[in-house]
Amino acid sequence: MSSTESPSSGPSSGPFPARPAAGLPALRTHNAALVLDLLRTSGADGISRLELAERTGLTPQAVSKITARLRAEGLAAEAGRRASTGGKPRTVLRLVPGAGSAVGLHLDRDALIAVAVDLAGAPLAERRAPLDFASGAEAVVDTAVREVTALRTTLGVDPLGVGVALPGPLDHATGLLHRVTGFPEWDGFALRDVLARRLGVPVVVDKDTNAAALGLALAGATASARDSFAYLHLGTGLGAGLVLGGALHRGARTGAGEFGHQVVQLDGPRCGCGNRGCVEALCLAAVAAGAPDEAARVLGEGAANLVGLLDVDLVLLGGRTVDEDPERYVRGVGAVVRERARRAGAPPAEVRAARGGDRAVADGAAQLLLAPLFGRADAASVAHHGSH
Amino acid sequence: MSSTESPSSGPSSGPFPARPAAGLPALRTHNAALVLDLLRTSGADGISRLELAERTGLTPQAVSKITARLRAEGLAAEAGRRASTGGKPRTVLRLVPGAGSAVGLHLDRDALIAVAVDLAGAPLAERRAPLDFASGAEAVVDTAVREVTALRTTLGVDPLGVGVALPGPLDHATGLLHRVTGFPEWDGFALRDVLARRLGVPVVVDKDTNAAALGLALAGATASARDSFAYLHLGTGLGAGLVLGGALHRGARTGAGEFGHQVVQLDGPRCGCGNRGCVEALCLAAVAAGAPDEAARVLGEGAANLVGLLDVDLVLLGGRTVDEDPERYVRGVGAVVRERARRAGAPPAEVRAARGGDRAVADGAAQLLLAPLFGRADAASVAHHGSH
DNA sequence: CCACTTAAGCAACGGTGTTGCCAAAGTGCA
DNA sequence: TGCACTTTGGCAACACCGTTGCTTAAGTGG
Repeated sequence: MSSTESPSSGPSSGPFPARPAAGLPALRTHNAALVLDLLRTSGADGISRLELAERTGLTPQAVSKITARLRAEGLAAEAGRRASTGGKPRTVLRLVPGAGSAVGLHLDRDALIAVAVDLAGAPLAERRAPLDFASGAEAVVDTAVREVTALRTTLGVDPLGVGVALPGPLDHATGLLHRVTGFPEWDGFALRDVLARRLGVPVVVDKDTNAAALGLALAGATASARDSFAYLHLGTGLGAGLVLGGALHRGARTGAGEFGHQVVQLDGPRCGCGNRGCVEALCLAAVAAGAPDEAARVLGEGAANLVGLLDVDLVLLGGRTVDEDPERYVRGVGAVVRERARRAGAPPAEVRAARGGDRAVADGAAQLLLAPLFGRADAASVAHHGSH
Repeated sequence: MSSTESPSSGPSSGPFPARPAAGLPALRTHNAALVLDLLRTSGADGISRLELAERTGLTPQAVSKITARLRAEGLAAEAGRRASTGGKPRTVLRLVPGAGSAVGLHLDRDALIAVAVDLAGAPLAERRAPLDFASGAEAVVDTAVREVTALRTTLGVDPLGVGVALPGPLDHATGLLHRVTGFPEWDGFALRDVLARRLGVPVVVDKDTNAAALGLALAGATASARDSFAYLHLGTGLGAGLVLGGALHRGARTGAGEFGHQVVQLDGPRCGCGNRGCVEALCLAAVAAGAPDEAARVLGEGAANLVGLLDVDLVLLGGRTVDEDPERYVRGVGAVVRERARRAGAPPAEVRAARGGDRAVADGAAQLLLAPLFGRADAASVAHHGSH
């Protein structure tokens, strides 16, 4: 039983402004997020004030003011100095990872993974439990609440919130589930608000592929500063997460990334969805037939379609099937993508295996809460539930 | 011969900041653009200060200040009053369309269309001329300069700039052309900077499909406030323009929208590009064979792929072939899109014919200059050339 | 030891949207 | 006709943003 009364209301659901106006507070938040993001990506190495100024375009003085605020809030700290270049040496600033944490919850058809991560995205704790979507919403929510609560007690401090990632079609903005494939009784379930009420912390829900892509977008920042890429997930199904211009692209109704049922063979074999010639059907059939190279080729054609349409320059492959033989899929998909790019006269997109293993989705789910801190997403569609 | 010396330099090409920091001027511009956009979309009806405040989220007082500035600059004006609701009646504000103008230039393989439009996008003048890409860059540029200059003299006032739209692959950010299909000598031509130098006004270049999509995004605002849609252009080729989240999606290298060479039939008939089973090849073959319904079906499968991947809720069809029998294509494509959406359990995207006829691209090209005023695009990738 | 260089903070400033208050301009009822 | 009331919109003071000019801190090198 919760001590609060209002069922939960998104921050902006009324006669919404087409595009939001900005005031001084928005400006302040924006620039602080910018600085915080640079602190995050520079990791343990840290970054100096002047470097921050160069990278953001802000005045050194402005950076000083902003970092002073961040230090006062405990989000940043000084950490040594750089070698002098003939004058006063630069002071190195670092993100304080322990200043906050978030929980990521991956609800899969048969298993649950709950993780806690710090501000830097580093793992703090993890729990796993079996799950059965068919047992209904109540049972699944009970399990989720139990695992998250256990995670929170081992954690000691309250997390910023809980990010939940799961397969089916759902609406990120409202937190409602739609017809989760194969489980019609989930249709219309207000997962976000129910969890927010029972857990007493902010909750965000998103598709599993979106969460994974977001996680990769933030984790990979150190390695490749690419701001657009596609994550293709090949497991029991085939889906995609799209990061365009540094932000997750969810589409009008969080439906973006329906990659599996792209038709790549007109009048081809019937797919479970009713279409003919879906990539997913062809791909999974090839895998089942023990022809992974053919599966990779088919996936490659789908990937090349996507690359051409969106002009992303990086494709990341993941999911159980890929993880069994990453090199083969990277090679097979890469070959098709490169060949198609060559024919189009365009520079080829890079194809790589996504890292993260089976924690990738849960880690990404946690980032649903952290990303707004770093200005990587709009903070909308978070269900708050005042509890203190 | 130009009186200026520096060849032209984009405003931000150096060691660029990952994401730009914002200051007070940026804030001011942002909010002014917001207000200006609402003035534009409300057209001749006008809009009151309090309505602007509600729609933007700004305080009425802030709106008063902003509109006062806009009126001082001649961009807005008072235009009558509304009926009273028991108190002082609201004063209606209107955009002053004549306060500025822009030129749009559509360079097609065999023809040139140059248009001048006012701030509201309404046509002011138009010129047409034959063109031949094969005659080389110099000749084409000469023709373009001649027609634009003629347009400017009939116009009387200096336009804000010239937007140029043309088919081939090109880079919007640098203004360089790449290997324009069939005309290798255009590869690497700095069209934007050459035109900016010869015309003495800011110039932007973009793909024809992108320009058309941008034009539709701004023109259609009155009818449907959809902020994401895809424009599919079926003419001598097949291409797409994508508007995602209110902004044109160009991709990493302005390559986005390569829709024609999406493979929808693995190992299908060979396309001119070298792939097998491209939508474009199948579609054009069906058209040539006198089977427009089959062409519409193929196009529909491609469109449904796109809708599923990006979750846009509107598809606009245009181009010479579509314009010959719009209803047939809208019906055929719509049928496939609706059926595929039904199977996926998603609300179907709407399919409509794009308006604008053969002026659509030129009108959209002009919007490349106007859109930044209304906050609809980043003002980057404009080649200025100080001339006064 | 001192001149020089580089980093970072203090203080004043211009300019943003916001708040509190008041004038202007209508309606509606006595 | 007069007066109370409602609603609009501007004026003035304000808090707070990043910026500018200058000073102080903290090093190197001759």
